[in-house]
Amino acid sequence: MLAAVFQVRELTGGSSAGKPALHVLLWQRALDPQRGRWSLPGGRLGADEDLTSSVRRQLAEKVDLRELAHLEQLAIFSDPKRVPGVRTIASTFLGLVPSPATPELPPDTRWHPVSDLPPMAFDHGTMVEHARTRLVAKLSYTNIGFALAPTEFALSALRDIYSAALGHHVDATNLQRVLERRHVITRTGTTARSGRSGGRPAALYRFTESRYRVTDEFAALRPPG
Amino acid sequence: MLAAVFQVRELTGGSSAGKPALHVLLWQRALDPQRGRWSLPGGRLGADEDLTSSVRRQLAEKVDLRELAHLEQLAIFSDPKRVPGVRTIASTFLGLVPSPATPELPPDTRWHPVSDLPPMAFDHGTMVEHARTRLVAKLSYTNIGFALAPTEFALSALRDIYSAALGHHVDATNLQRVLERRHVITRTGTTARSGRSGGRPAALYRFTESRYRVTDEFAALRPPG
DNA sequence: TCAAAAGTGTTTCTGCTACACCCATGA
DNA sequence: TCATGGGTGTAGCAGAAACACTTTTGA
Repeated sequence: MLAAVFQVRELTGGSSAGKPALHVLLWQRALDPQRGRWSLPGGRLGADEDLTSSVRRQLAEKVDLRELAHLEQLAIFSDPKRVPGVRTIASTFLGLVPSPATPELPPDTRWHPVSDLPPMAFDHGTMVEHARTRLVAKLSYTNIGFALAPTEFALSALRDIYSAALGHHVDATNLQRVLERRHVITRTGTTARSGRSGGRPAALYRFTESRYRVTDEFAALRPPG
Repeated sequence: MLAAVFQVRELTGGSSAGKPALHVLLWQRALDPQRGRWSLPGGRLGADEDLTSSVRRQLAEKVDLRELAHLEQLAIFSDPKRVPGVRTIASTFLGLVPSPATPELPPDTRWHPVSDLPPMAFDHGTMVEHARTRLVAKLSYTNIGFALAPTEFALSALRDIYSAALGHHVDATNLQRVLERRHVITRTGTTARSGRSGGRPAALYRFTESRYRVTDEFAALRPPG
């Protein structure tokens, strides 16, 4: 069992000027085979648990991650030769961590931007791609954004999160109308302070429901052009 | 490993007057537990095969089915108590058989209309629902129809297939335009004979490609109303 | 010449994008 | 009063559904 855990966060490396980007949690292999390459976190299924409970347990124990707001099954990778040695089947998962939470991580694990992955172990690069594709699709037709966003947020902040996850520009104006029409987000009534450089204060929103739900089977958030 | 294999076929039971309906291939349990209930066909993974090859092999060996035009992974069912006795994890699949093919079946297996399932063993009823949901979704945004249709067909026949699989009325006129715009179907140039009761002969079409492909990420075949 | 089935033309609806314009705040 | 960022109004587009109308056949 392997999990691709995503979070939208500021790009690491000092200048926090840039927009936030989608990151994935990876763990660096200390031993051969493929020492030094980066892997998805995971582990083995216990005798008395189902798959999702097991993944939650692995992530809590091994990388001390407890803030998962969403977890779902992806594909099974079953090629007999996918890893050397004894035959291993990998069942993969998509996990999402809300934006402001910054869990403590062990020293050998790190958040990597999905647009710039390090050398990946085995078929884990493909797995990250699969997970990202699934996330992009579900942002369109479900309320899954709740699992990436803070509990309260300005629309521009939500726009940045969607934009990072989808990988293309998103118009805050239209995002608001799309999500309000489907009753996915609700105004809290309060407003944020305006920043140091002035500007109108932003109305705050929250997700109406923080349970995964298909909101519009046929909806689409299309890329510009 | 368990497979929900679908085919669009005439309703069994004499009067073939009715429209065709979506059927699923089931196998009746001869032994306890749950003797007499109906199961999805399947079996165990061999040491040197990946999951899809294994499912193909199982279906060929156990129910003599070789006409699968499409096969894909669905979810894993891993509840420790899903079946009594030793803990078993089920990996489920969606299989599709083209319409005119009518494979010979062993006596204990039978096609059942998905709208009227017999008493199902364990969690197999849920699995059929999952598979059907997946099929409905993919008919909208992929060319997966090729796996349910004959190689050549009139549009009204294709309409009946889509209608049976989607579970709602489909307009042949609009289906044509939707599928032609995406270059999913192509005119062969030939026409069918008109039926005994007259009527204009229908132009024949075929699927442009008989390999699974996402044709329009954001497409939708909506139910009427 | 009529019924049946196929195919075409056209209207309407809806969801979404794009973008111009107005509003509220800090310095 | 001006720059900055938030919010509203509105035009336009594209995919799809609905449906009236025309075409081609058998009896």
